[in-house]
Amino acid sequence: MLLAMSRNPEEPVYNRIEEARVALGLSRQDLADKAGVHYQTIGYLEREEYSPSLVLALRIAKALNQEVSELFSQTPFKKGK
Amino acid sequence: MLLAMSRNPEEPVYNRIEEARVALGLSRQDLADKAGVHYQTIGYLEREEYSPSLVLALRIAKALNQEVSELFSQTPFKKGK
DNA sequence: TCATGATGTTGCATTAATGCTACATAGCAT
DNA sequence: ATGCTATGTAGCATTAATGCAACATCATGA
Repeated sequence: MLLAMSRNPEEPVYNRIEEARVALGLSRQDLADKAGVHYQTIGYLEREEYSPSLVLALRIAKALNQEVSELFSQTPFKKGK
Repeated sequence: MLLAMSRNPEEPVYNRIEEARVALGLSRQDLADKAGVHYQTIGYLEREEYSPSLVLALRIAKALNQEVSELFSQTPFKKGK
């Protein structure tokens, strides 16, 4: 499995989308609808196969009621918050 | 002049990169070096001709010692902070 | 059993973001 | 006048992010 490749190779972006989404009881399709993207895109992001554009990150953060910095990071998240 | 077009048309992203950069006494080239991008890319972003990837937004925020949400927004910034 | 929903996988097409080069302009020193 | 720095503009090439479709798997529930 490939890591999320930004335009700057070897610089993955980690996220807690799935954790936040599940905590709200949302399916990927639900979140995709709220964020206005294809449901597969949520899957790719949760699997960290690529990192989103800033606009998408902003939309997802809003849909999940989180700050961008709470959801996305260049350094891995510790588990369980 | 075109507004920044994300992959979702008609959804610009506003930013305060220039304001924050100038406040630190940095040239675009300086900021570009710190963020690891081409200096023209900073220019495009400051003119809001396009919106950055999330990774780039994170790197710029770090280079400017600001939160992503302080630098980028889907709604226009009020002037002077 | 059958259906349905949620998720994973693969593949293809489109386009925006970025790198890079070259040139122009304006200001500010010297 | 000459040079240097910062910036704007334009064009071209590459690639990652996204949309979308098809199919598979696995639960769960009727």
